[in-house]
Amino acid sequence: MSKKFYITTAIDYTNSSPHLGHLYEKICADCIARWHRLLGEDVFFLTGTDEHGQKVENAALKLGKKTKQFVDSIVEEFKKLCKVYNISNDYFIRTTDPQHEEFCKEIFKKVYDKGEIYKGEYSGYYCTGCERFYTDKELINGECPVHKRKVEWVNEESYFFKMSKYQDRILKFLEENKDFIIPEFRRKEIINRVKQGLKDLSISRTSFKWGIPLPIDDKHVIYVWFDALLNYLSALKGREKNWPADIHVIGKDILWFHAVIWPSILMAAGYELPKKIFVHGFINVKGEKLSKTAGIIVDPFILAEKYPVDAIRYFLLREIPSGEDGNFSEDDLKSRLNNELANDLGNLVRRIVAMINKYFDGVVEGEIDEDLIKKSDIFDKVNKEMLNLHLNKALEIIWGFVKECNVYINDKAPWKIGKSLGFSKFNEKRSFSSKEKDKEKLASILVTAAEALRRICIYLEPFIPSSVEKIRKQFGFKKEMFADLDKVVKSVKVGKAEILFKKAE
RNA sequence: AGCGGGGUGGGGCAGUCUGGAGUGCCCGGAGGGCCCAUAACCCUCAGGUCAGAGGUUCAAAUCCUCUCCCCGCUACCA
Repeated sequence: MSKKFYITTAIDYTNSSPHLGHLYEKICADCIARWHRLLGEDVFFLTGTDEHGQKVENAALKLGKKTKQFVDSIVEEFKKLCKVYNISNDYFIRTTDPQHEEFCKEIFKKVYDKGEIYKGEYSGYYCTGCERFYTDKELINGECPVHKRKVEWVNEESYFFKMSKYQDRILKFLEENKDFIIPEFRRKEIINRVKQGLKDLSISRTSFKWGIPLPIDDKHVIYVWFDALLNYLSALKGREKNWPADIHVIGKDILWFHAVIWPSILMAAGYELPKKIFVHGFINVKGEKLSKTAGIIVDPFILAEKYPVDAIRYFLLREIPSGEDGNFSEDDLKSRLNNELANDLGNLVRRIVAMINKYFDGVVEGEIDEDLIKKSDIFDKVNKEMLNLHLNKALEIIWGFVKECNVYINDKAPWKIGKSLGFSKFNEKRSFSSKEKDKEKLASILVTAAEALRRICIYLEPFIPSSVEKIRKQFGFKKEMFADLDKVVKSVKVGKAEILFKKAE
């Protein structure tokens, strides 16, 4: 039985439509998931939506919609996002699924029965404009920093989770598991913060209704994060063997919840902890943070109409250093599309297909030239980068081989041999035997190039799946896995040469 | 303020943990080659006191100290 691999993205909050950041996270997770499938692992890839909480209720209210109706429409957008961008998630969880709600109640009850939850009072400075609490440190002259008005001291009945109790265990876990959080510097940040002490966590709300009622007190709903984090478990109904998660892919803004709160809950509920948290950065546009108020938005759906989906996937995976913030601009996207996808890869495919058609009527058989093929032996290097979640580096190594293929063709200059075989007016007087020899040589070059491409397809599938599909179609290659890398295909039949990537203007 | 990240040829980034010739990637500039191919492909060259200062060392972009400049985060809204 093959090794299981459970990967999740964060579930998206349904108070507004998907943006580039949501997309980036899904593409990263998808690429990793696909890579592990090619390794032959039994992958379960989860994504979904986080639908409760006051913000959602408010967003719906603003549009005059019923909350459920509102989230349903947003959820459709997130599902569409996955579809449009070829995200290979195996399941899509919604926190409004009855199954999830039941599970949350169960866990809440379980933790409550263990004595890890108590009723108390949450008090703090509340700004009615922001509808949130502030700590006294955040206040400026006792006023809300956003609305510049007086805040109220409010007491609210609330249930608390004894998170402070887990401080030492969390700290120990973080210190012992050096690769629990990738990149490493994020782990240090969290450790520093945990050392400053954990407070108990308020995990219920009474000020609004849009949430899961507490199983022990229906005046309260469960705090959204307690609810949301449990999706990673509730989604495994009927396939519990997948736990623990191998990787949670999240953004840097919600690391605290995943690295501290989530493990505490799991400890309290008696579950194993996830193995790894992969924290990606944010995408900036012209150095500015994506922001609706500042009008800096990139709509993934509009983007997908303007550029090939694979170009966008490729760009994000290649351009943005894994784990760090990155920049997005259409100019850079075009540049990668035109230079790397169209010129390096697309043109490589096309020149090979065109020559096989021209010189061999589309069907060629020959000996493999080790000069090139031994350079395709990059699996260990690339796999290491992938397992360390350096997706951009993995892609860079693969691209190095793509370029080697172009160099190979240039060096071998098959067209020169082609001419000697009667594809031009020159060299007509060559003998039959030397012609045969040339033909073998030409065949060998082209078969070798095709074989190299077959391997490139395997490597690139997690990054640009539908383009790989197109290449395979032209060469008649089947879908393959890493185990197929080393087999040697000495004959190939190609179809018509087609443009793989059209350039963008 | 505390914590963290960053300052590397014209632009964008790796490289720094585990010192070893300024090495690498993408774009841009100059020149050449090729003509199979999406005016694509290949080769060569120009260009950097690796933010600044001091220190450790046979040797520092890399380790240590200080300074300057950018940018994040500081938890119960998600």
